[in-house]
Amino acid sequence: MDTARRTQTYGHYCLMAQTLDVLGDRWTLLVVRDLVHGPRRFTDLADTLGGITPKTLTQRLRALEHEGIVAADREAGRREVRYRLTPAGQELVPVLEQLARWGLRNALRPPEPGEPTHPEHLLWALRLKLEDAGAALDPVRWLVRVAGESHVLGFDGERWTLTRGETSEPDVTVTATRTALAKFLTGPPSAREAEQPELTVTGGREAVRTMLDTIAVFPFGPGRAHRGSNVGA
Amino acid sequence: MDTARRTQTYGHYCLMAQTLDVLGDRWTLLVVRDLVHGPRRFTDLADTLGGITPKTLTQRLRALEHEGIVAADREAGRREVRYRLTPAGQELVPVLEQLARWGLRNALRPPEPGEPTHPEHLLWALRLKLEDAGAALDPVRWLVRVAGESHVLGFDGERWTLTRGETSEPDVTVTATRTALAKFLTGPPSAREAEQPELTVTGGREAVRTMLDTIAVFPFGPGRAHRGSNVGA
DNA sequence: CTGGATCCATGATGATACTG
DNA sequence: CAGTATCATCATGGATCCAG
Repeated sequence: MDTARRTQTYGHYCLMAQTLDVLGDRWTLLVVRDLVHGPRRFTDLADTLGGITPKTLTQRLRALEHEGIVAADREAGRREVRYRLTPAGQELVPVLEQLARWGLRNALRPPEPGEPTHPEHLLWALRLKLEDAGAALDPVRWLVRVAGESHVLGFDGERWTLTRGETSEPDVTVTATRTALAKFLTGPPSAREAEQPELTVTGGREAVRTMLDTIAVFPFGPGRAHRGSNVGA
Repeated sequence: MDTARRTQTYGHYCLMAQTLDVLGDRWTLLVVRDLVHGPRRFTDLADTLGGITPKTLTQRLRALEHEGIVAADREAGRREVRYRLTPAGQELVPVLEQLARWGLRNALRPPEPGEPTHPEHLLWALRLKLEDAGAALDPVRWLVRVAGESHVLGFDGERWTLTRGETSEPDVTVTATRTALAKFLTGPPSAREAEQPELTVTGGREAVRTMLDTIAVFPFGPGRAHRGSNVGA
């Protein structure tokens, strides 16, 4: 059974249609998105993708492999399969960012009560918003520890970066449960001043103040203007 | 019947998932794409979208209206309905361009024998490629007349633009059938030198030479490097 | 336990015809 | 022209099962 084939094509000779033939299937861009931060195993993906069924995930991964967007590292003797982005896959990052940028301004809504979240997704959105808002300050590193993972959100003097893992001597450390972090980041910025039950913030008073002020633009604060189109209407 | 509702949502609190909840359904971005060049009627859209069924097109348009991306102008006493992009819809242009830019380098394939094309789609891709390739020269206006429509592809000294309609005193005028234009633009640049059966190019020898040299980057010529991501891997 | 495959249910889309 | 109605098909969701 040719499980590596895409399901449908638009069948037009049209750049956008061809692009969406490759990227437009349900779940496809979310799979890419979760591979942006580094290699992932099948079950890791199934976890952060939430409701995807194994069948669909298999199908998307095979299609993405076939398109040269994803590569699977199958080490002999090991049952783990690590999926990662190829260079062509990495080139999708600006596409995801442009989509997310539009979404920040036009599609973002508050979370439903029991709606599942994943720290990595929240922090990725936060990073983009900081970038988009033109937030600039002295270089900083903020360490976020949650659900057994840790992430570092940092500014290097020019750009904001998000990396998995630890860092020595972070300016601020946030330790929280998933739920608490979600509440913290998706709630109104003013509520972040108060003590949170399952969330602790450590670091110098000055550094904490800076962080809270800086992330106050998330999620609904002002961004910078964007270059318009030059296609006539 | 709530035809304005989206069909499914990912049900995650995740920026990308929410964005794709709005934009990710099949046909949705192609509808937006065909509205980028200006208002269109239902049947115009059905035409350039090729295989879409009226039911699906209605559903997409209702959903896009509901999301504030498309507005419908229904003038009293007139049966025509003109769909156009709202400001939020216009903001999707950079998204489409980023997708197409990726597609130019990673998803573009030669046309299948009888695969339908539409001049506007070809010219849109050509414009993007010229922009992407950094093609620069003195300001020009190239008029393309095909299938009862006309389009002007121009360079204003800084950016490339594509507009519908005529222009006075174009530097070059290309008149062709749909098929001939598709063959001309999707074939190898070298083949554009020869006489084409159903395609005529008029204009000064110098100006024609410049056009042919400039569009030689389409579709597979070199582009400029793109800014990388700053998300750690 | 990971990395799937299989079976069935459902809902989205495709094809075609028809109407205010 | 701008859809609606009806039926067919196929992709996806949901659950379970299985091999290494």
